[in-house]
Amino acid sequence: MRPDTRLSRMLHVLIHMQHHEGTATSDAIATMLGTNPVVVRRTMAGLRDQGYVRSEKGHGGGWVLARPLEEITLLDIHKALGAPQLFAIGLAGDNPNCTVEEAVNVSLAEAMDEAATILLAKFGKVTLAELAAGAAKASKGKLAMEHF
Amino acid sequence: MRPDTRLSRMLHVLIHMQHHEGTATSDAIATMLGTNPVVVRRTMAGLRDQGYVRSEKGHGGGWVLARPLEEITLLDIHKALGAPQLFAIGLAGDNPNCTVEEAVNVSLAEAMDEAATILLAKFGKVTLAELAAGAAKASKGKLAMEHF
DNA sequence: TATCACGATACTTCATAAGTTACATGATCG
DNA sequence: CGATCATGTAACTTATGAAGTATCGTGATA
Repeated sequence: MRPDTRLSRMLHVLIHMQHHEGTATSDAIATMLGTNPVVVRRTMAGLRDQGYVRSEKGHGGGWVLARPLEEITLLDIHKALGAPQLFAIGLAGDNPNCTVEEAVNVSLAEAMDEAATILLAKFGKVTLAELAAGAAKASKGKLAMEHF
Repeated sequence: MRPDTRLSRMLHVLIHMQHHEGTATSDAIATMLGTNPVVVRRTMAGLRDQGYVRSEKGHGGGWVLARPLEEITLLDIHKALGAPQLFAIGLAGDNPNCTVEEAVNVSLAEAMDEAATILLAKFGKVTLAELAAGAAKASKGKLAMEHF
C-alpha cells in the first residue's frame, strides 16, 4: 500500500513558510517538496479552508501563513487534510450472522481505536512551533559540527 | 487507500477451523470468506510456514490447525503475514540536509512508533481462544433471543 | 492589456491488495 | 496404473486512492 505523505509534506511546508518573507508560490513549494504545483494547491486547499493559510492571486501572489505556528498542532493539520485513514489494516466480511467474524472485527477495531486515540492525542499535543524549534536546534548542531 | 484485510480474514478462518472436523479445503474457505481459493492459499502460506496450520494435498486434503487456539495470539498471525504496514500515513522527503523535514518526520515517527507499540502489545495479549469464546457467547445470546 | 499566480477539471501514473487463469505436483481412491 | 482431488506456483488482471500532469478559467497587479 502506498502511504499517504500529505501530513508530512504539509507540516514541512508550513514550518518553512514561517521564515519565508512574503508569499510562497505553489511552484516554489512544489520544487522544495519535489512535486507538482497542482498537487500543492490541491493539498493546501484544505488548510486554507480551515484558516491556517491564505492564498492570493496575481502578481506577488502565493501562500502565506494565516496563524502563528504556536496555534497549530499536528492534529489540526491532520483534520484539515480530511482526517484520512490512519491504518493500513482493515476489517473484512459483511456477514452479520457470523459471530466469529464479528468477534474478530470487534477485537481488531478496539485495538485500533485505542492506538488511534493515543496517536491523535499525541498529534494534538505537538505544535508546529515546537517542531520548528527542534529543527532550529538541530540546524545549530549541524553548524557547530561543521566547524570541527 | 485500500485497507489490508488479511489479518481479519485469517483470524476468522483459524477460529472456524477449530470446530471443523478434518480438513478444510481452500475452496470451502474461499466460499466462506467470499473470495478466491488462490488468495486463500497465498495468504495461508505464511501461517503454514510459521507452523500455525498444516496443508495436505490429494483426496481428503486441505488445511488443519497445527496448534491450539490458546497458543496463538493476534500478534503471531500479524507476524506470520509478514508484519505488513500498520499505518496508512508515511513520511515524505529524502533531503538529509533539511532539518525541518527531519524534525517533522522524527516527530511523526515517534508518535506512530508509540501507537504501534500499544497496538502490537494489545495484539500480543489476545489469543484466538479468547476471540472464539467471545463469539460463542454472542452466539448463545443470539440463540436465546431467537427463542423469544 | 499583458503577466502572474491560484482555482478547477480531467486525465494519467503508480503501488499494492485482491482477484483470476492456468498448469504443475503430489496424494488418494478405485 | 490412471483418474481425481487438492495444494503450490507463476503470471496476469482488477480495483482503489495518492500522486502526477495538462489545460483553461479567474482575479490581481504592474
